[in-house]
Amino acid sequence: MKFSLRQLEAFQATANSGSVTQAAKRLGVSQPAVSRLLADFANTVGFELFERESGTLTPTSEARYMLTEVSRVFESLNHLEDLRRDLKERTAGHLRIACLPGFATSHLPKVLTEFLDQRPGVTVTLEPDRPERILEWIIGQQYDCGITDGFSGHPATETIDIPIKTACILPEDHPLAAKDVIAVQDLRDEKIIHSRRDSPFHAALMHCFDQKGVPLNSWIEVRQFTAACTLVSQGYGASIVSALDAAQFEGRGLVSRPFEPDLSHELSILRPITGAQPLLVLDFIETFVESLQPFVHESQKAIA
Amino acid sequence: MKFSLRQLEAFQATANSGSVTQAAKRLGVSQPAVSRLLADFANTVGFELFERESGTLTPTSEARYMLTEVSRVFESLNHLEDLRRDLKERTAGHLRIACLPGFATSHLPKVLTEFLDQRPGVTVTLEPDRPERILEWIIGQQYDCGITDGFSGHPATETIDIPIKTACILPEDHPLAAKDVIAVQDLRDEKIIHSRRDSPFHAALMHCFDQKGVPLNSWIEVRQFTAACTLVSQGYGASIVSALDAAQFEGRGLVSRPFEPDLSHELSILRPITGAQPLLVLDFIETFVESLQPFVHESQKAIA
DNA sequence: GCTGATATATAACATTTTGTTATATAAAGT
DNA sequence: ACTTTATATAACAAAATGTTATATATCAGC
Repeated sequence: MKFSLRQLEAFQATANSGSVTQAAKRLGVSQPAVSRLLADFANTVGFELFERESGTLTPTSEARYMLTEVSRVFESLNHLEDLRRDLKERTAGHLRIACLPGFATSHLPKVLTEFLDQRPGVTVTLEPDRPERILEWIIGQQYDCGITDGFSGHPATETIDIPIKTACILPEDHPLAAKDVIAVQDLRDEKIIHSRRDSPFHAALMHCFDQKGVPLNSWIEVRQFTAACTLVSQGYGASIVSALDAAQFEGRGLVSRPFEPDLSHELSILRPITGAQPLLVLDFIETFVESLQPFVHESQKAIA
Repeated sequence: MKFSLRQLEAFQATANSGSVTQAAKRLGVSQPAVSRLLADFANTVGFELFERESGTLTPTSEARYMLTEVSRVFESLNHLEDLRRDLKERTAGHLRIACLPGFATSHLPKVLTEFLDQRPGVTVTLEPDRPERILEWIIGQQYDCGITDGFSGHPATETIDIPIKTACILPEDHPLAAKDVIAVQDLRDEKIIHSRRDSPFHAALMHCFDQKGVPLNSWIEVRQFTAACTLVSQGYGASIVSALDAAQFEGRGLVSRPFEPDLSHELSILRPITGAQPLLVLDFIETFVESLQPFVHESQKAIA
């Protein structure tokens, strides 16, 4: 026959208080209840637990040995309960995030530090890489959450698309910096730094220029908006980039102005489709989306 | 609401086997029993524990965290059970023995090593000292068991008296060594090494000599039989000592012969009077008494 | 899509554990 | 001796845990 937790509780409480009656009070039950738990426990362990000594109950030497081990049991149970609470409150766990390199260095760290500040038990793996790899990792469930762009959907992923405002960035000392809004026509004679020709965003940009009959004076093709920002901040050319990236470089050698027409850049947050989502991941995504609010293209907001 | 051990068992078994049905088999109960335990557990912890994934049940990331802690709980329970068994089988615990110096060096170590060999978890404190101190320590319950002699009883101690045979010891090359039995008369011209004049044993010895009208040729008074043995083994005098001590020195420069009349020396095993005796102590005393059998004065054996 | 096999959940009820109150017993203080 | 206090026991109520029977969902193969 195996002993029960309740018996251990009664045993410990009685040993610590030196009396069955006190133990009953401490456990919030009646005295006979404890009395019987102790009797049952003594039966299952096979030797006497207490000796009566002028009023007080003293544990036998055997019982004293058991007591230290019993408290170890309760300690581990308390640890388990603490962990359960932390997991429920989402203050414990591990988060694996894959993202575009641009995010890993600028916006994401800010969001993460605040997120982790409130979750002392949470740890994070942050892996910056190319969009194709990010998708692979999400599908393979190596990561809980992916942040990418120009993403067209995949059946094994749950996606949230967020249209981010775009901005025209110019070197600080550029004459156009005087204008409040930069239109396509303003850029007729500028050398343009732009993203890859096969990217959806570049296609949209081309379309704008075409519509106004303005030739796009292509100068440098970059893979990432951050690269464009760096180039412009060095004083070379102009570019139309995500407002998110532009904000990171504001005041570091470039100025950012609204772009006309009101283009948007699709940011995608991916997660693997699995039955039960780690609650922590949903929590993080919520926080992250929240952090993007200042940059969201309001008129195109399509997602709840 | 608190979770129960049973719920933890069901949780662990299900996670490890990947199926409720398997878990039920492992726990030796019906499948619906496990089903409900899991449901209850999920309710109390407050989040999902498993996700169904093409046939097999996989623990959620939260559940995976809990699992390591859960096994820690069961580990501590197993430790407790092991300890309980060891205590019950008397293979764990601590034994505090106070004894006369003579025992600490000769007979007792032999008994103890055998005793401890069979009890891997048992540790011993062995403290040799004077009889008065031994009694104090037993009364004060600093020690579980005392081995002394010339003891006349004390209300706070439980005592076992054992009459030990005595022997006459002589230097190896002594003429009397030729005899099989040494009688009082044989010692008329010998220099006698004997115990303290105020000891009960010395009184008994004097009585023997008086009865036969033989003068006791007192030469050296020693506190302990072992001291007498050492002196005799160096070739000086003769002595009547406990057969126990004589046996330790046999073949080390002295010979031991039965003494006539058939004197006995009272050995006492003391333990504090407390409600419940550590079972290990009773065990040890039994072993110790057993080890004394070859030296017990049969005709005076009074104790069960 | 249908069908049988398999796994899990639910319902209804039996058993065991744990609680209760009432009361007997034993020890301690006056 | 008498009261107080602590503990044990008995009889029974509530809760936890088990059972069997059965409904429901999922998957493999047709």
